[in-house]
Amino acid sequence: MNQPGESLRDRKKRRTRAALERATVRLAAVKGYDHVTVEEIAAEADVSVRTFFNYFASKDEALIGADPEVGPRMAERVLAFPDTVTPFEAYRCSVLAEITEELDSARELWLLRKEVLMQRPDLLVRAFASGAESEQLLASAVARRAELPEDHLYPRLLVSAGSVAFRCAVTRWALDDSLALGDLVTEAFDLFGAGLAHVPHHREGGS
Amino acid sequence: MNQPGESLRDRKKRRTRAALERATVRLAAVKGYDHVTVEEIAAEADVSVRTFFNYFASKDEALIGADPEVGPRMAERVLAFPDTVTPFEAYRCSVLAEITEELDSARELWLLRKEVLMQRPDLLVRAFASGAESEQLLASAVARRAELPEDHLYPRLLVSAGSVAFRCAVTRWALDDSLALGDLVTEAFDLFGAGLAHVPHHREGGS
DNA sequence: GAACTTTTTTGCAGTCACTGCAAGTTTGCA
DNA sequence: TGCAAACTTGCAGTGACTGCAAAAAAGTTC
Repeated sequence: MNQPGESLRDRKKRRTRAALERATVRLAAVKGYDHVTVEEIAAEADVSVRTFFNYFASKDEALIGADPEVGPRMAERVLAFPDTVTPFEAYRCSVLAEITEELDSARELWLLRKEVLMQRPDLLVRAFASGAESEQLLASAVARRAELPEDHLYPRLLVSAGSVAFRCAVTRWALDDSLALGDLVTEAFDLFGAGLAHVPHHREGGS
Repeated sequence: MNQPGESLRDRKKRRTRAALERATVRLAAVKGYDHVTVEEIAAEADVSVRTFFNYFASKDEALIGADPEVGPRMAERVLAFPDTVTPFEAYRCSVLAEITEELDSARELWLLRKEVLMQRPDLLVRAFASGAESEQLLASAVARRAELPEDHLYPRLLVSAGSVAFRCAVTRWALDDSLALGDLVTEAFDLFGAGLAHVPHHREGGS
């Protein structure tokens, strides 16, 4: 009775995880991140505190909704592009795909998250720190595509640049969400792609 | 009796801070970061636990030796370069100056830190998160130099890229310290400067 | 050097994140 | 129905971190 890919158990776990994530973000947006206790979060999601920690290693992780599947999924995506695509493009597309997918499936959640991150930008950085092994995984994938040794700087730099692009885009998006997050990320990637050595033109009125 | 720039008090504070930093790094290198308690650190530095927290907001900060003066100092440096220097170069030089200065004055400490960060790369990321206001300050300085509005992506991206360059350089340095840290940072900046769109050549034997 | 102000240190009590362990409960499967 | 594996929970404990108010320096003034 386990064909449809999702057992009762799996569905329940998914729901619990989502409930915890949602509760964390909602409460943090309303009361301020550090005025929210894990106890409250667990209560809102209708589970015990201990269960909260079965799902997330920390409050930070819950806020950002750290998903262990993201890393592997993106690595797979990066490697799936045909060889004619540069590592840079492959990676950029993977990031964008992930973001738009995420945003499509949980836009309201991200709007709340935005509120929180507006008040505490450091949380975004901290949250990305936990994804260290994911970064390692992605860097390996990029290295393979770029035909560079594992320990070369380029893959790490590119992957980290992706994080930065995302982070900065979110920060800017938080100040003014008339721009689409995806566009901001794209713009950031463009700057990284073209090189930071020269200052970009400042288009009045545009971004 | 307060002319020579440093009163007894100032000297003592400096020494205490250094002792705490040193104790944190040393113990972490020996016993592993999370097997070290603040109590032990304080004991080794011969102060109370409460005093530890008067100097550092967290254990993380003590490990990295977060210095509140670095941000302002670098911002000043960035602005001090003549107008003929590009923002990119100004920033790159400021970062390098800071690093070599730091390394010259406390090389052994950094060698110990390396040990710790080798085992827990995420700590470096986390530590940089606390420097969020510093990043803001630096971004403003860069924006001014680049004649871009405060909220443009470029300054934030450049400053964050600097953090990344440093982080990745340290990570790589930790694996093989036959290369000078400064050279690795320079290499990273070069890649960012030239643009990540194209894959760099892989020089056999070289870096 | 005594009296006074300002800074720094300290102890203490308390909150909260997070962990391991040993039940208890639920779900999957035969 | 009955067993095994997966999930949840409570509990006890550790340790980071904070606010507060008193003790101890250090700097200043006469």
